[in-house]
Amino acid sequence: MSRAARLLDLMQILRRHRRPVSGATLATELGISLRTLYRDIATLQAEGADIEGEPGLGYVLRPGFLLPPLMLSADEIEALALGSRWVAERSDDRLAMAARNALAKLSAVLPRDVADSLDQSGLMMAARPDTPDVRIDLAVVRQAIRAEHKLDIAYADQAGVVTDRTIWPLALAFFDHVRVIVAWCELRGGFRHFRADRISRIVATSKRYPQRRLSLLAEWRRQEGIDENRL
Amino acid sequence: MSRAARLLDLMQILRRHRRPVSGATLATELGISLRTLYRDIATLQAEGADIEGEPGLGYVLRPGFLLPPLMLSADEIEALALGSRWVAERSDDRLAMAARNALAKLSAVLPRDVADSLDQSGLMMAARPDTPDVRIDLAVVRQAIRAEHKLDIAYADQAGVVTDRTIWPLALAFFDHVRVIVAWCELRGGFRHFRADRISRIVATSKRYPQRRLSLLAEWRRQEGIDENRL
DNA sequence: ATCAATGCTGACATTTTTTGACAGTATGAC
DNA sequence: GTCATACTGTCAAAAAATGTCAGCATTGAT
Repeated sequence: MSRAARLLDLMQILRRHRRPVSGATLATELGISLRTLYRDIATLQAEGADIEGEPGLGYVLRPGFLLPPLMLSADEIEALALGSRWVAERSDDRLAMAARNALAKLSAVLPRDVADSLDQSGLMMAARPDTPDVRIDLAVVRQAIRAEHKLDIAYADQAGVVTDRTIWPLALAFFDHVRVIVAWCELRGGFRHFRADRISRIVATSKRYPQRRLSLLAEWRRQEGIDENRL
Repeated sequence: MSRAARLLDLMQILRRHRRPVSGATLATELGISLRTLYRDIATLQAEGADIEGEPGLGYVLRPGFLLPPLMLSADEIEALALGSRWVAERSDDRLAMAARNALAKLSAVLPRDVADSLDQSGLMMAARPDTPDVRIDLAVVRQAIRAEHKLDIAYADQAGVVTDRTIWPLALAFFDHVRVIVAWCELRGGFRHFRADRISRIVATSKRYPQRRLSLLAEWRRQEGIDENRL
């Protein structure tokens, strides 16, 4: 059996057992050595499988590696399909691909007839209007937002004056024509909004910023007077 | 990338495409040679994946493969969250509610940390811009599209002249500021586009229109020269 | 009938990965 | 401490994966 096949088997075995299983048991069941089993577990974990191993006990798979079956109403399906179409048309390539992938995954866990209506939904999104060129990779921004990492950017203000800044990115806001990064700016010592099309250079740092994103965002909302109750 | 990871990727790519995809395309996307792709396909088929290859066409994955898709990635979660926010801000109340409900259902089947990032995603949608008032209930239109039912409407054209028409609604298209119903118009005997804000009265009938929506839509696309390959 | 696009197979040298064996360390329960 | 277990490092042998090349087969279009 090829290793790839064995890894799938291992997943199945782990899904079967609710109690911890010892590595030795798994190794025997798969017909491999204990050392190889440890390597297989490590590989699955690297793929994102939530396998927990405790010395003296064994392994358990915490749910969440595979997507469970799901049921959605017709309206809900259409809402997701339409939203994803917006993302596919109006955001950057990478997020567009993610939207397609998400729908494909969902459609695989929905009952057949419901899944079909994902494709066939009668809600269409107009093609993207002209938007200023964004020269930076927004995936870097999204990643930094998730990780609460600082970013170094070169930003041209309205007058065209370029400054180098270190910012703490809090959110990425989508308007009809522009995308704006909401951030704390170290240079100015305050919240600032940066249009993505005016950023000429961006460098991800691995430095975490010293406060929690959600509380900074709440503070920003307070200052801007923005209603909390967004979806 | 390890082979095991690549095989999962391949499954996902196949899930994403509903039309046949050529082996060459898949190989390029995965960064491997065509020969290796054929081997990968063979491996997946040996595992039980229902992949069909037709000479001259390409590959399609028939649904129902036992291996459910992997959990949604961070990007996919953000894409869904952002898309749903768009729907919540920019569509009508009922669809907005459906978007929220869909996210809630998803949230319920996702592991805790992933579910949290649905809410806390740093992607925000700007509030709805000024749009002409839509006086009709778009839920009626969506329902008619799904059921392939005729609608009776009172429509004011650009000059303000109101006509009563019976239409076969095919799709509802979302532009930045207006929503347009794509339909076959019985009065004119052709495809017409109706801005939702110019419809003053709408009545759902329970009469089914005499052709299939998807084939009418394909014909409309052909006439309008619209690319088939929208999400 | 021909052609182009595509699926599919075999062979083989090369490269990469996988594997088991052995020797350790670490951790938590008792 | 002892035990059961998880984990890691190293290394050489074995196995698998890979790309290239050379071909055949099937389908649909012209």
